[in-house]
Amino acid sequence: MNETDFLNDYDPSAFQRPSVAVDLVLLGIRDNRPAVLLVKRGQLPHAGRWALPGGFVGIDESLDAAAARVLRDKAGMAEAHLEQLYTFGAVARDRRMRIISIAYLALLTEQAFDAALGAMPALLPAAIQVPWSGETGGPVNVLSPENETLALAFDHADILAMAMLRLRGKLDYSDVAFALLPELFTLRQLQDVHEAILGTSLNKPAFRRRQLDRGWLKATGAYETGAAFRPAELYRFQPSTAD
Amino acid sequence: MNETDFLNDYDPSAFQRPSVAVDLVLLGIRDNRPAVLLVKRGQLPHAGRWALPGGFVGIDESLDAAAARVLRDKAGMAEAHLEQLYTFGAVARDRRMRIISIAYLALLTEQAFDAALGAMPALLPAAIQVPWSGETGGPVNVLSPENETLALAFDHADILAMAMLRLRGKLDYSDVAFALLPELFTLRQLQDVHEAILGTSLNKPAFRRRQLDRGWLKATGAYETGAAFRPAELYRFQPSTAD
DNA sequence: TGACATATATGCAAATTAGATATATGCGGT
DNA sequence: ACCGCATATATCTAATTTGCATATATGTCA
Repeated sequence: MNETDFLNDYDPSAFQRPSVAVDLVLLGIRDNRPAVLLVKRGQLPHAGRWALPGGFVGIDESLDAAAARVLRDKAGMAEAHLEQLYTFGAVARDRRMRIISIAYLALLTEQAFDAALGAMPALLPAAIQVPWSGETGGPVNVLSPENETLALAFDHADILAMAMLRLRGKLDYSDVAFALLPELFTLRQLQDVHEAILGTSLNKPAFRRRQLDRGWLKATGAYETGAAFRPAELYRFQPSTAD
Repeated sequence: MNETDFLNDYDPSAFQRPSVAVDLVLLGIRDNRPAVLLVKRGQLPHAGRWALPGGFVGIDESLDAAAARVLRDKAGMAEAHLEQLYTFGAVARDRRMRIISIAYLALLTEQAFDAALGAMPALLPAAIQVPWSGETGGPVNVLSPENETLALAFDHADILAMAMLRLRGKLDYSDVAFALLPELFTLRQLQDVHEAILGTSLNKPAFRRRQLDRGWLKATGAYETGAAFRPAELYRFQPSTAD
């Protein structure tokens, strides 16, 4: 078959088509650890296992729109930082039928994370433990609130592992950290988010300087309240130029 | 609908499914500039425009396997660095029907690039000109051998733009540059590849130090031949530990 | 044999980063 | 009112990295 006419000669309606779904990694920081929201599968396959919330992509719906819909319907959330992660398409990833899944990463503030839990009580907040350092990559562990290791359904452990890898990789050159923080935050909170994602502790003065020099932070002049010690100044994320 | 049973309650056969394809960005370096291999569309839509080679994903074929098959059939290539880039799923990206495309980035050595041209004469080698600096991102220009700007079919210009952005981003923390070089290469060749992708010139001693300190380069003791000046030592890429 | 073009090595200043230390500040207890 | 506490913020120095210039080495070709 000649390449030039490939798409035209090919009649896709004559072939079986796979189903296409989106799966969401709803990620937030709880108790200074990364955490993910899971749903429990009631039926086979993988009955009783925990899974990432997902849904099929409508024929007249873009991938981003499908992800936003799942975010709305499954987490009761109007808005969140949502970015495409990777597409998983192993033939046997779902035993029932061929399903290709476009994984999305949704970043939730602690407030949004808790709100989702309140709106959808079936969601389970699970802590993520990353056993590798730096950007080595590899499997991660998912822990229930009772600190038991959870086995995820399908290839969702792979999806979650890739989400953590991506998050670490993007952390210091992109604005993802701010998607995990409320509108006003202290430099300590920002550092806590970085440390939770990286799994390391960072040098405080160096971190402050780097962040302030970046030009993304705008001091508000307001200060946190309620602390039993000197209150820190509140900052706001302000994208540099045209973003 | 309860999330827990979503996948089970949902009968995908009752719904229209999109077609799923892979599109390949066959990328190499020619004359110290990034270049891509394109195919000409013969029929509507976008008749006469240049497109990325692609093909539909078989129902029993993984995404990676589909990409490898297209690489084989359309570029006559047994092997190349192949990595998933991004999935494009706008509803109207193909006017005939809903097609979701998983874009792959294939990195070719200059030798492999030329071999593909020889095996598949319909392929056009087009130079890529990146008008933005650093990792700003944005559209890129595609130039024919006669230096005319080419309009790509569908959203393939977006795919190519994302390929260049990804390549620049990965260049200095991953091993992608080596996928564009033959097995034995000089430090100057390595620097040329970096400069072609980044669109900037780099400081030579600093570049050498950084590359040698990384620990990925293994000196062979052999030297290039045929140059009218002092020959440079040939190096080999050697992944550090377990890769 | 010597000019040439490039590889390779070395040296130093500038910039960045890590780490330690000093000072500031609001709160709570006395 | 005052002092200790825990943390924020500022400052300083050493170590590391990077940029750039310069010196030396080496094969080809006239």
